[in-house]
Amino acid sequence: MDRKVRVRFAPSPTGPLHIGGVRTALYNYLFAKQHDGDLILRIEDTDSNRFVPGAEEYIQESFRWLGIRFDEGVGIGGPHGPYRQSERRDIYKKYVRQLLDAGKAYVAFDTPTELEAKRQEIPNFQYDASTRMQMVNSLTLPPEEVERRIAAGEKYVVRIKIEPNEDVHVHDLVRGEVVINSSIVDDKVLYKSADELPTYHLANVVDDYLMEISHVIRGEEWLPSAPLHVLLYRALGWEDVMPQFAHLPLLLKPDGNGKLSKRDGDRLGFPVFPLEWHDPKTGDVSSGYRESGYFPEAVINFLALLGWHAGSNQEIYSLDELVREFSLDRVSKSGAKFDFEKGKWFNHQYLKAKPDSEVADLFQSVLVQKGIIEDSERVTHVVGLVKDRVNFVPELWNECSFFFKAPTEFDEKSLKKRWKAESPAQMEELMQLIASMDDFSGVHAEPEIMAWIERKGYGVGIVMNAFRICLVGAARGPHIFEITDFIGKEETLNRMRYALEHISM
RNA sequence: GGUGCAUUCGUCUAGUGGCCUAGGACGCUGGCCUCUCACGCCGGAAACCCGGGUUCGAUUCCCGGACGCACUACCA
Repeated sequence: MDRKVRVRFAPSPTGPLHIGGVRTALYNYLFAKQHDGDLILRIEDTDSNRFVPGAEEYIQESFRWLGIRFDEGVGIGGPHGPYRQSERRDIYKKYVRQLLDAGKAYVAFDTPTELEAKRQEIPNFQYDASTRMQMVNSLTLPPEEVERRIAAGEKYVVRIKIEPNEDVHVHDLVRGEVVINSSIVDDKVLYKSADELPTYHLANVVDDYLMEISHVIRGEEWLPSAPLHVLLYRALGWEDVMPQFAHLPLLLKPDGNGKLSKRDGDRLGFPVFPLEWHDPKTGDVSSGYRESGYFPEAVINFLALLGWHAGSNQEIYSLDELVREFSLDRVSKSGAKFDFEKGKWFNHQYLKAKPDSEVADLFQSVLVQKGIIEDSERVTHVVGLVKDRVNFVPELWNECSFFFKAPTEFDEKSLKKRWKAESPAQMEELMQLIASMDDFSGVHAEPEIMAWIERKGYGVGIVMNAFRICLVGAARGPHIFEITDFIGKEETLNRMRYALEHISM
């Protein structure tokens, strides 16, 4: 069947967008773009009890940050709206009516308490062909009684009537053929009169049909209900335009097993959300990738490879490359544990690849916080010297603070290892030499100082390390003449003087 | 409990019956580079869940088991 590829990402606004959801959206995006198709953003808010204010805005901002663009949906518009399920009540009612009239569904009056009691009483109770004739519904009640109860305003639900003992085939693009016997699927609730809203299953099928969705790409947690959805398409007479299914493997916790959850992030100290989230009810703050210093490209790259692999040895992919290379049949079938360390490595790769000036612009805000004012050319130069050593922009400060700020303390370990008995005298001598120099630029100072060391017969390592400790405060950092060149003669002498006064042997 | 899905180094994975002495990456680790610390480069340790089949030959195919996960709501 040749039809336009149309896929959707359909989150429920019950909180911040989970990183697993981001991956699902990403795969949908890649698949859509690869086939010149459309990606639709639909908000599944059919559970009025679980609505969380701000969640919808959060979702949209997350995708904006990540660079995943939708073609249609909430916040964008399009010809198949509204895209918020709570605004589609009347549409669903029509199909509930159709199902009822065709005898594919029925009205049930059993209250939640009664059902709970039933489940207590019967070990593996399931509302299905084997039990429905013992329940309170339009199959067991006379029609007038059903009418009377509805007219009286009694709360009811509409359940699908599943015909037992039939093998339902779900063709899954990542798993192949999955067969489930209809006897184990229960008469799921499709609609509740209490809020006049359908449940997920009905809303989902109706919307996918009406929005002309060609492929349903979603998490593996939906696999068990896929047969129900197939049966629903059949009951509504839409089987010929039923979308193809692809159930994605789950993202698992880094330690132990189980689905990755918000708590894992808090517990293990890494973000599980794209953006920082402030819970409006509890006031809790959960960290986000953006605020932790991640580049959106790195997050995308990292996520893409968690459950998908092109088969080559390539690991760094731009979004465009992913669009070209992605394919559902190379999605793995088993869950992937979330490896935060690898995520850092991806960010490192992107940071290294970025132009120094771009990283410097980002780093400027950190400098401002530290009270440092420097022009961008000088900052760019320093960034170029140290950016290979960190994973995140904010970490840059630890690697280059001494370019901007003189050390006030001296690292003990470095002192113990690199500050020798002769160091104070050598530094005094070096100060005199430096003071006498007219041209202190790196290119000039370096050969002159090296020549002096040789002339005196001093150890290069001994002099240079002591010099480094004076300037940096520790035995680390880039080439020493890059530092002297940057801070200049006066500052170099000041730091040496300070060091000689404060380092006690 | 029931149903379904899965199972290669610690982790992400390559592998579709002989090319596997099982490849790559993260992490860990040894060395080189070097005034230091990093980066980088070169090396190392590290895996086919178990038992039956099928086959001349199974990591790869089939069956069983084990372990894991998901689902089992008037939630999505």
